Amino acid sequence: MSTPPAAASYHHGNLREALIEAAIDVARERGPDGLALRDLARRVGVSHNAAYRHFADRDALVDEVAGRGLAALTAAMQARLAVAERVVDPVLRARSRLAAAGHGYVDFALAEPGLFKVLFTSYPTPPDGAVGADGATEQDPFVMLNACLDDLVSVGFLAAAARVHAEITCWSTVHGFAVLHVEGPMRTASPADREAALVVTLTAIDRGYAASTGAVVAPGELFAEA
Amino acid sequence: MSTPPAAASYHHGNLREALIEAAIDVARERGPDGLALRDLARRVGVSHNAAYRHFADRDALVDEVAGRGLAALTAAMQARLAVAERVVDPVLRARSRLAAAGHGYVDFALAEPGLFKVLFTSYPTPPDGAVGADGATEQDPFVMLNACLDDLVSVGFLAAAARVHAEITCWSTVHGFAVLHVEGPMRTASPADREAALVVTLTAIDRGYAASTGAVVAPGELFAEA
DNA sequence: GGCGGCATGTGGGCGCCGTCAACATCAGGA
DNA sequence: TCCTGATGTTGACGGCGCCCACATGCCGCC
Repeated sequence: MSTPPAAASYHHGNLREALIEAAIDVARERGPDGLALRDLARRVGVSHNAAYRHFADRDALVDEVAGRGLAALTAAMQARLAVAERVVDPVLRARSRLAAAGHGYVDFALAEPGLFKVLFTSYPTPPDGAVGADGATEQDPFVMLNACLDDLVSVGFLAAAARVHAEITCWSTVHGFAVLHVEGPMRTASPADREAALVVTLTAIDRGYAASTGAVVAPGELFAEA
Repeated sequence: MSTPPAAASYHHGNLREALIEAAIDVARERGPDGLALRDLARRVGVSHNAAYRHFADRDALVDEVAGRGLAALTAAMQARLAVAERVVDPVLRARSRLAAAGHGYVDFALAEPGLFKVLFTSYPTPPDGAVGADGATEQDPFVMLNACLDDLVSVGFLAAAARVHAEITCWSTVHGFAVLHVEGPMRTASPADREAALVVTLTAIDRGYAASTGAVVAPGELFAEA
């Protein structure tokens, strides 16, 4: 649909991209288990095995979809972060950014459960992947989270001692929330309950970190401008 | 191996249980995707399709394995809880019990990654499942968690207002930690880092809840007798 | 004691799947 | 111009879940 200028017969012209796009469609509505090379080939109007000219095996295609999913997740987080950026008070802004990052993460998982599941069938190990080929720092959920936490230390809200392994704690909480609600036991919860529980959870993280420096937090201020 | 007194030929005699045991073995070493009815039938020495006399379809078998896995998870949590029970001070005991429950949860996930994954392909929705057929309260990770949290309120460590949705927060954190380390991006972390991060994470939850009542916590006391 | 019914196990088949091997088609450079 | 490499096709193999018809043997009932 996008740009098929070349193809008419034998050689498709843009098969690789066409397969990826079809795969994304399928992944969105059926998740990772619904991805089948033969099915995708059929959808694109090409014979089975054609895909093997562009992907070593099924996993390679799934990895590609996961990559696109990661970009979408990053975008969702950045959208929420942009809003939090407008808070004027530096401390409240830093706190809001952490909450926003988590909120965006869960938003994406609930809005795109299929892609979210695919994403975590082949997620890059975090210590790498944070730096692009040219050495520039890429935007990636893990580096965004770390930036938020470093910020919280800078503004004096999070004690340096409590910074250790805080990425793991935050990521665990938010990821667990997403998994439990997307494919886990909480998948039947109502959207209202879900949102309320998420606010409670993000607030709990905030309050816990406030305690690390004895910072005073007012109830409700974190989600005042949600 | 266990009790095959009957069988020699045509009728196996104990096929259902044999299939489940074989399925558990496979699940432990290959996870849910490694479970195939035909393969299991082959292992048990019976023809394909025989399994259909005991299970409606593949999912039914997986559900059965998930049930056994849930029992094992519950046992792992109870083992840790029993240790925490020995703490004399009531407040510290209640806090230790919550941490122990989480610790047991993660222990199980890391010790039995295959079963853990199977478990969450068909986990019962929590509001149900907490009460057995005879009306007695069953032991179940979710009810254990709720009991721990109620305890924390009783001893005055957790504010009643902060009790709302606290199950979700705690479960999310611990489940996310487990998932990230079992099959997620943190799967390559060293056992030492893992354990250190887990202690930090469980401590963070404790400190956050202490803040809800202004309770004073001493560093290190939670994991003194781990 | 014989017999019939029902639970249990067998064998074959269908349409999926991923993957390998051999062959067909086409575009672009020597 | 032709040939070479990239790309797409056809065919096959084994494995899967599941449906069918058929075989076997245990049980209770007359």
